[in-house]
Amino acid sequence: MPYSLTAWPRVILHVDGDCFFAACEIARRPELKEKPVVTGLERGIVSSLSYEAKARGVKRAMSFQEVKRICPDVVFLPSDYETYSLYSLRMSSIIRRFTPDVEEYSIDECFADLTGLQRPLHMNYTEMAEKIKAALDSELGFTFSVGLAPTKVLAKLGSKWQKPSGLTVISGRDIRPYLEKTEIGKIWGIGPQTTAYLNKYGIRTAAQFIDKDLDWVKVNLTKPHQEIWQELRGELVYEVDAAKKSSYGSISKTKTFTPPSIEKDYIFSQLSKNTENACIKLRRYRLAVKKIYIFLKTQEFNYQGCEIKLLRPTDNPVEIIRLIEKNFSTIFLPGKQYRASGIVLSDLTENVSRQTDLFNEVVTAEKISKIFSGVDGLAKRYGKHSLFLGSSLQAMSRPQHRSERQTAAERKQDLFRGETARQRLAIPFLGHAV
DNA sequence: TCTGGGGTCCTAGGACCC
DNA sequence: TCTGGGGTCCTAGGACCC
Repeated sequence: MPYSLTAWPRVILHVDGDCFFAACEIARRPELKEKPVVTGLERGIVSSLSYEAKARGVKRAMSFQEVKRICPDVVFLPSDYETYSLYSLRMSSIIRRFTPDVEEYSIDECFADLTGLQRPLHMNYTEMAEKIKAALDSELGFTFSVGLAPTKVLAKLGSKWQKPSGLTVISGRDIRPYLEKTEIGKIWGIGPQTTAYLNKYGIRTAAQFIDKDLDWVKVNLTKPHQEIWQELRGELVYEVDAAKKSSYGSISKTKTFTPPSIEKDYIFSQLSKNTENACIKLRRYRLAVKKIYIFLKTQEFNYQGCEIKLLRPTDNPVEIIRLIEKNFSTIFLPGKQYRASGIVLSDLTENVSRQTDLFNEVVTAEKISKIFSGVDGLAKRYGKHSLFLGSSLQAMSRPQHRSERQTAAERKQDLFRGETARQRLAIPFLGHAV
């Protein structure tokens, strides 16, 4: 097999915050320490849980009622992504003290490439990992699990090895014993489908997988699996990507409504709300969309959707909602129970809507875009849902189920202590009954 | 995990072109 | 109009991740 002489073994670090959301909540409110803390109240479902909650039998995706029943003293909190993002930022900046080569993989995970840093940092790789972990644990006030290995896939296996607060080093010559003890489905990138497929060939552990030869892998699997196969054998394929993710390939918003509905107007207004929310994000990143996909999800978990192409990019929800209105009846089946609606914006381009206009249309578009920068400003001051389109009115005013109402109240209390309730305003847009 | 929400990447197959 | 070969672009849908 050909290999390059310059392919020195690499040293990749993976850091994973333990019970990240719950841990952030406890870190900022020490009185919650050692209590069973759970986040996800806004959905009424467990999203993240402290080890105390885990010890009491609470599990992910468990319902609010169920948790209350088995663990009456639970502290059930709504998710507060803004706070978690701040902790996430602190996490990556601590790791950056050691190397600029840090990839923020998700809100609670980072990769770093430590290759070649022994001399400049005057320590060996294990010491680096220990130092990084110690800094994270002490400065953020909760624990992190760390893996150190020649590739990303192996480093990820390492950080999962001993949770919580573990540090696992998988060096090149130690790979095999780890893989023998690892079910193939536990490997990053190997999901249920591939697991079932590999099981048919008698492959149950990761070690059995890497024992297959390259030809077999090429013939029977696809590119991502071949890459994972290489990474498991200690050959680096996935570089640490330190470039900050600045843009999106797509933006989507979907929401399950409780209870489900068969009402056309109501379902349309949900889609309108999805669109508004997606456009808020679009404008925040100064993007414009050229292709949208809308879909409805039935009570039986079937999807009906359609794609709509725009003649020119836009970031304006009114324009999009008008198009959706035209297409809505092609996806809506009367009498069907729907449980969710959603929108996906793709074909995103940078929004450079500053051109001098030749057509009336463009002028109108600019006017509208000015209005929406005003809307975004108001939203900043008064809360995200203080203003919305008339077409979203039904979706905004219909009461959601209990836990969600509580959430809204609690969140308000949390964020704007002592302030009065916000005024809500629907904009009957341009007099058009969208 | 009787099922929430937001993403990315890859592949196969069709359309179209030379 | 048929046959043969090769390339690119696009789309739908699958699979996976956090």
